[in-house]
Amino acid sequence: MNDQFPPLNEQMDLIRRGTAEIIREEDLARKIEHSLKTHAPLRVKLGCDPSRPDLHIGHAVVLRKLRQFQDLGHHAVLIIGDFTGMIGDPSGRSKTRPPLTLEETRKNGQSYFEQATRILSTHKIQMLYNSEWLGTMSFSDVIKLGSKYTVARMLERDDFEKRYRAGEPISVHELLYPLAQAMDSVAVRSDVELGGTDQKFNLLVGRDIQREYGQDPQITLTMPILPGTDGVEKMSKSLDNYIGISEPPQQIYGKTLSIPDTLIYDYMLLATEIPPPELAEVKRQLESGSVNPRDLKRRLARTLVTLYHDASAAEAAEREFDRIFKKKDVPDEIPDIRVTTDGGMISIIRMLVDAGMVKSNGEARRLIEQGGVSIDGQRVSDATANITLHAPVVLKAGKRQFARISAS
RNA sequence: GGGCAGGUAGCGAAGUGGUCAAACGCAACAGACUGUAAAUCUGUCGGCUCCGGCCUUCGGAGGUUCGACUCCUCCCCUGCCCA
Repeated sequence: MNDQFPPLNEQMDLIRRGTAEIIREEDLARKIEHSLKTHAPLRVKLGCDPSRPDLHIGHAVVLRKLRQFQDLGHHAVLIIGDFTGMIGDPSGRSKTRPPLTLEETRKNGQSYFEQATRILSTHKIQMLYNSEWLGTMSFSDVIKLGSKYTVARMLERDDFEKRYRAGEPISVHELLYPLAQAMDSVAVRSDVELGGTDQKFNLLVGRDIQREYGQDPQITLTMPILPGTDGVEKMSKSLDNYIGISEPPQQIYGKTLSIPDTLIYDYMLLATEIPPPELAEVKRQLESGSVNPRDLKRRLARTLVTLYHDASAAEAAEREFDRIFKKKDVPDEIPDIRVTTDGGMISIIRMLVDAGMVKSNGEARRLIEQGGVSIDGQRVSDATANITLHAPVVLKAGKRQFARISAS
């Protein structure tokens, strides 16, 4: 990369691709023009939550956008929210998040950075911890900051408003979070802040607070939220509807094929780099029904594996997938688990429990009675069965749990 | 500080002295059908079980009772209204 920036229109086109909203486009154009004139890159900020260090392709939507800014010659500023992480984000109060120690947030931050740079360029990037400036604010600094915003405006935020109306608790410090995030923008003098559409409010507060501190307000650029593989909730690890960017090819491929058809286009648009003309073609195919959606989904799955691994891994994943699910074969690599037997014999229930495939005897019994368990391809329907373990056997529980079991 | 309403399984929500491991809905899981899609149908969905039952649960701790999720006392938590 050099400091040759592409012309304005070219930049705007790329930036606009897949975005939900840019506030405001004219200002962005102005900032880019200024950057062209002064040969100074824009500072593009992205806040990261270090409490969940495993990135999935939902996070990647925004990271990918940030990468595009880098490709255009701009400067990425990653902010690890270690300060907020130490306090513990209260959203979803029932499951009090255990506050992280400084050490943990640093470790997670490092891990975040490593994963993020699978997408981001390691040039033109800067990583900062927000404890650096938030941690040194005094109480009077905080009060001063608080005086710059009103409760009514804070309660405009969608989720606050809903919770307030529903009679659910909102702690005072939660109201401070948007301000803390806004201070990040002030601290790094961001020109643009990226985030999901759910971050819109916070990003906008950043504009207001920057203005209060005499800065040119940042552009806020929001990206659509990628739905999870269930097609209902947003992608998240805790809902287990995610595709992790560090997952093995098999996992990425398989999980992709399990998404509902209605998500194919969104995933292609937001999670891949399939060029716009091809996207349009896919959209047409989906709408007209001229192509079996399954084939488009397979293509999507290959594309995703290629993105995070490579083309040959994608091919291998597809072959393996077909082998397992079309021919109902056993995967290549399955965990080897040793269980203790009683003279070479073990009850099927204990085998399932000991192998960690079910949580309790009752669950094992249920699974067996419902026909979800097989050994070496033979369904086991008798929950009282005893298995002789002379040689290793392949145990299958439910749709996709496999293990090779042998006596220890 | 006062008044009122609440806290039930992952979530939502019934139950108001025994027939309650707790209706119902959602989510989840398994099976059938498929394309590891959707929809649909069937079943399961606290733990243990010699399948007859046994054990641990309804914010927490005590108490009344033959018997409590249901009644009483204290405590904790949440919301609303008043101050």
